[in-house]
Amino acid sequence: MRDPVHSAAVMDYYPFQIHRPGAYTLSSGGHPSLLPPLIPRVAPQVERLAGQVAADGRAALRGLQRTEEVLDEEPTVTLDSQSLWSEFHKRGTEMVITRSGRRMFPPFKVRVRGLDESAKYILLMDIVAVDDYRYKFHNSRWMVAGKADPEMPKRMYIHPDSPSKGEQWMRKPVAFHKLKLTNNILDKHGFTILNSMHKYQPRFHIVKANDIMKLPYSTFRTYVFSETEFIAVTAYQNEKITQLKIDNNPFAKGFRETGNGRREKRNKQSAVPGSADQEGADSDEACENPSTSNHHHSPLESLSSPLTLPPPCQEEDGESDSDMEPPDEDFAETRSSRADRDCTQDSEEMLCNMYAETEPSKKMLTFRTLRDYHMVAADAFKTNNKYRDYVMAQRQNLSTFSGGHLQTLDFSLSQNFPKHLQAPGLFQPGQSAAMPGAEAHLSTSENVTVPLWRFALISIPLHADTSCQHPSSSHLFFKLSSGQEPPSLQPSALATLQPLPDPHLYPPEAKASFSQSFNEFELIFWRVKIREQTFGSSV
Amino acid sequence: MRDPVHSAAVMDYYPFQIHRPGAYTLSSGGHPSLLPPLIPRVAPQVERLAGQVAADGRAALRGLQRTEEVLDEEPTVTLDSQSLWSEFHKRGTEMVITRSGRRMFPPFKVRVRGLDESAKYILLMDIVAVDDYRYKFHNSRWMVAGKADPEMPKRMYIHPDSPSKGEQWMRKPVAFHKLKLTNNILDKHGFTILNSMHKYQPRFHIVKANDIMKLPYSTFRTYVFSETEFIAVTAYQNEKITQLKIDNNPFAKGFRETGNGRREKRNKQSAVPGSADQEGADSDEACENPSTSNHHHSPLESLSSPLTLPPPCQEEDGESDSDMEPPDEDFAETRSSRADRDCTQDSEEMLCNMYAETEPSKKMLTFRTLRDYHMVAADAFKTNNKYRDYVMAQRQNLSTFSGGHLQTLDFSLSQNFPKHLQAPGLFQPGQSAAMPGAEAHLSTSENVTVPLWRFALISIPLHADTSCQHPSSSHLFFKLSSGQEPPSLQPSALATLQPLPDPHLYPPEAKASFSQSFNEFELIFWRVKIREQTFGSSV
DNA sequence: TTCATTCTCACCTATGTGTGAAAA
DNA sequence: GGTTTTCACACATAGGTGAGAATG
Repeated sequence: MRDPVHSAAVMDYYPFQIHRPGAYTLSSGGHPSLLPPLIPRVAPQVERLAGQVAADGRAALRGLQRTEEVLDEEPTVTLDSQSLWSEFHKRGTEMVITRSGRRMFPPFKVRVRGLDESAKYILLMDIVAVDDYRYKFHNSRWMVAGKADPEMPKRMYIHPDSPSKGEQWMRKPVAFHKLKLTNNILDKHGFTILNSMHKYQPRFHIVKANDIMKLPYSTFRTYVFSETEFIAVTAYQNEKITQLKIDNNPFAKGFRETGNGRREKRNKQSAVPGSADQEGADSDEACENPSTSNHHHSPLESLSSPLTLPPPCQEEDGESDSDMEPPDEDFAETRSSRADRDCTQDSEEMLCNMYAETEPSKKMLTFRTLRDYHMVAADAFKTNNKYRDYVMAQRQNLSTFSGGHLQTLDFSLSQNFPKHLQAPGLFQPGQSAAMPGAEAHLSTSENVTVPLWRFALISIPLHADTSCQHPSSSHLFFKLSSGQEPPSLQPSALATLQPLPDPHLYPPEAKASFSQSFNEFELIFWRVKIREQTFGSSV
Repeated sequence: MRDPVHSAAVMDYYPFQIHRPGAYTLSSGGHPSLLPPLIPRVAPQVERLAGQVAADGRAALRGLQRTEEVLDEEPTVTLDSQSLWSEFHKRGTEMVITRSGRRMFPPFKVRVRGLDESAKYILLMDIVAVDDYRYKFHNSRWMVAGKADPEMPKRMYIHPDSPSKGEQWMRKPVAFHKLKLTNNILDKHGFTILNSMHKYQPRFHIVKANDIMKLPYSTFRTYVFSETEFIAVTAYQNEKITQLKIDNNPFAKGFRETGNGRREKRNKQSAVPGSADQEGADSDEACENPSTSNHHHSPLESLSSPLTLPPPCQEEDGESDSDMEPPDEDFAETRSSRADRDCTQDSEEMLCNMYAETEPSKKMLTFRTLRDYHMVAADAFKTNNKYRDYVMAQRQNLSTFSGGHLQTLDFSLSQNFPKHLQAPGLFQPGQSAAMPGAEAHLSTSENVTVPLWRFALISIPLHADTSCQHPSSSHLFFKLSSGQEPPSLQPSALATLQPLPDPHLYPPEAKASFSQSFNEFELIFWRVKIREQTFGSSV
């Protein structure tokens, strides 16, 4: 049995090129590769060793050569408690999401090296959808259960110590335990909103910037540790995951076995209704000492995971995946085998190749600017009913700009902004009457009364960290130029925003228009009706 | 009964002038005044209303006029939970100090107004000795019990949200609950080290600066709320203070009365040995509802406090202060009456006058620079055995510069530095053999072997706030120019300091030399013996 | 039914209180 | 003797766990 190889694959991000074949090649193969579906458009450039001080099996990669020098002073990031993460990953990590917000376990914590000691950095984390599937746990297996539900806008969590000097970041592991997961689309804490039964990938970002306001203009170095991938759940599905959590999370100590035997309650749960299939495989030994199992892993298999490579079957039950296959404790093995068989989609296939030829554990993307970053990250920024609810939830604390001294912003570069951000469909002109409180579904093939609006831009910090009492946990209000439609903002516009004297000046009848997510702020446009105008569309 | 009048007395600080009579006068009197002994050299300049939104009795001051305009954009600071503070103050506030660190109660929390919304500020707090006395609680009274013990260097606690915009500071009260008090001179948490049975005064500072490194060059606006004065104790002395703490601190809820009657334990303690005098005054009603007592306060009396005006008697028991005087629950009353009688020292007398004519609650000092600030604050920076222990305690984490590239600092202005900082007596040339590990008391009238040293300057952040995981909680190491004696540093020298590559290069035989306290750092000089030289002094 | 979600609960960690006996 | 300090302790706050019943 062989440990998975964990080293960093450092890649440059070229937002407007899918492939850059020939320019930079991997020493062991030379194929350009793709990252998973929702982390697309990545071309490999350079690759370096990650855990130079790590003592695990990654030394096997030392012989790899590079055709290109690494970028100057490329920071090195290693995942803390990697072995624990791998334990979970082998079984298919689950993270509970609750209405009130839940921490991740294992905690997402990284060690950073190679920073400029005296330069200031902002460290961030976010969580993005891995694929476009919805999953279900059936017969002790994760299976695809249809197309993904629309994603809520994902918040970029800024580590509360940001900005700090490289020296300080490198002094001790950087923990993100204050990032909380929720399924509450009305959340007002700034938690990360996830869809239950969907697959996600945490990411870590390093930005060399001495001020949070400079984030939009800065280069993002993004690190992905594939063993931190997980499926969000409202209740644990895989009993082995539950056991791992209980055994390792200090807060769950109360559920550990009493005395020498097994805990009563946990055994009881495993005898719960459902299709009590193959409970024999769930022996104490297998669960308690997974590393002593006799399964053999091929190098490729050990590099894959049940979460990394979803099966192509999107039907509820219509796949040949044998229900009789024993519910192996090492889920990753069987899943990756299936992937080898069934992986037909391009990106997944290329991903398999990349995994076979390089190191899957850590991938780094470097974004030249926030704009580039959004080219990749904005996939989660979709227009849907949930999103509308989300926007309206934000409204509870807000009112809207009633007039006064308006200010013009520079939108000259807004065409460079991703389409998702420029005009979420919900708030397109013809649908402006479909605001909450109005009709839920308004066809565009009718006469439409379109109000004319003035717009106020309201900025909500993306992470409201009250435990550290950071003043930025409240809302900021900005005034924005008037216009008929909320314009698309680009990062440079942030610099020209001016705070309003008193947010309470906004009248309650103001309505949220649409929203954009920047690194620091969730920008929400509010509009105040000036007058109405009727357009005859088709009727 | 009349509420104490609490408004802000805003004063300019002129470090080199005791009085500036005539230039600015108080509208209600016109006498220049002094602050308490260890906050000296203050001339009143302007005075303004503090709580413009407050609804208490301070409206009585609205009619006061000023002969001088307030400084442009002078921030206004009001103390949070002021009535609770006053409850304690009337009885003589005590704060427990423990080895592991103890919070203050009531919590020191202020509301700030009048800041520039978009400018960045650093908010700080420190605690300074009020006088040069040591106290004891005898016959239910605080009495002077001799001269004060030497003070440890006081740390300037930087609010962890610093720097933040004025807008953010003004949004909600600024709490300093993470500042902890200790009597452990070896403390390595960065807590404030106090002497038990000594009197202290918390202070609040506003500095307009966008970077902590700019603190040394910035103007300090300092606010003093006299009702936050307290005596540090290792165990509560005044039972009424204990009761107030229990009744108001949520964490002490377990000690509140059970059911309808009085708590058993507390009554038991009040029947403890000692001089169980006049326990009748300790009736349930009087203790539980102090505000309903029938005592009448003269305006002057209610403005004074037992802690503000120490009795002049410095003998253990040799004063005429009648032990038969009833241990009134309203201690402040009797104490201030005594002060009126006995206050003979100039500063105290003038203080009494000032209290009679202006508002005692809030005093503000404005320091033009950190250097000026130290002219006032450095009184706590004394040379003594405790201090030596303290310095050596710091050494546990340190070693010393062994050579290499030395760097010259600019000491051209060091004569402007307060004497306390320039050469603490312990480390004067003739006493250099009296380092820890050598003789404790070395007379200067002997032959002395004086080592020649090289100096390394080591910088220790003053607040190590680990709860927020701020990276600055570790030590920083700087190299310093060599020399025979540790030079006195001035703020501008900080800018030229360069971090050393590895603190562990310092040899263990290095010795702490002396220390300076800046706003951000505790600077500790370490020396490495180069060679020795013997001086014949007088023998 | 089956699956997914929500909620209360006991049981943890972690930390802030004064007590009261013992020690210094 | 008197005074001051220390420590284990019970009891708070605050919040992080999964269990399991109830709900949809």
